[in-house]
Amino acid sequence: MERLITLAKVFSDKNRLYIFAMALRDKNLCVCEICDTLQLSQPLVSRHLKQMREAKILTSKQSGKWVIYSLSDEQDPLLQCWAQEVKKYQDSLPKLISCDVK
Amino acid sequence: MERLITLAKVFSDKNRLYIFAMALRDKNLCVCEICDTLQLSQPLVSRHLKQMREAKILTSKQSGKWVIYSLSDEQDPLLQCWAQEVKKYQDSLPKLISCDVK
DNA sequence: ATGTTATATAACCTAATTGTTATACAAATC
DNA sequence: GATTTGTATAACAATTAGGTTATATAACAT
Repeated sequence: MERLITLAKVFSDKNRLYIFAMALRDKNLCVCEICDTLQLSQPLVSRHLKQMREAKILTSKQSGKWVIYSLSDEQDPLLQCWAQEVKKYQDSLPKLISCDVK
Repeated sequence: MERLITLAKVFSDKNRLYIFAMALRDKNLCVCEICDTLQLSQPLVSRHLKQMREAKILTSKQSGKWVIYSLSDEQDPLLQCWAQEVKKYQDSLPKLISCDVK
């Protein structure tokens, strides 16, 4: 049951839901894009991302000086279900503010 | 998105997940049955139940001096999905300690 | 009416969570 | 190698959440 609790905890925060929604829509995200798009401080985003990595919702890879986050390939049925639900709200997501260089 | 957050918050606690699992399995529960079965204090259970009522996961009706809790008829897709997942853990649920009188 | 049983609420304490600011680290550029 | 840029971590304050004990309420029984 731990897995269920972990997922519920991740999704019990608005900002993490937004980050999840962004990952569903925009596929590959660097941290600063998330900060800029959602207007959140970098350390806050960084901590949310850590939590989502640990829950195996996202994975990250270094790319030059950027760290790119994307959906993990985890095929958890509950995760799929959340993905479906969250997608319904993508219209209300602010459009991606991409970082120049990448 | 508020609905999603509300559901996630409810399911982010082990005891509430257990209560949900009990409601899925045992259909009609009085508060003292939940307390006895899960070995939780009555005020604690009462507060969890309140939260689950407010989230429209459970409904309650008075029946004599008991209050009977059961699943709401809410047809939320996310709720259905949680139900499916939680059912997988019903083997590990303690068996119901029913109250005598009812 | 009084007492009893089942549930709800209040007040309180502690632990966990969110957000902030300051700092560390790591890759890239000069 | 010093500086800049992107990200992570640490330390802290404020808020929220879980659990306890004590008390209130509501239905029933005597």
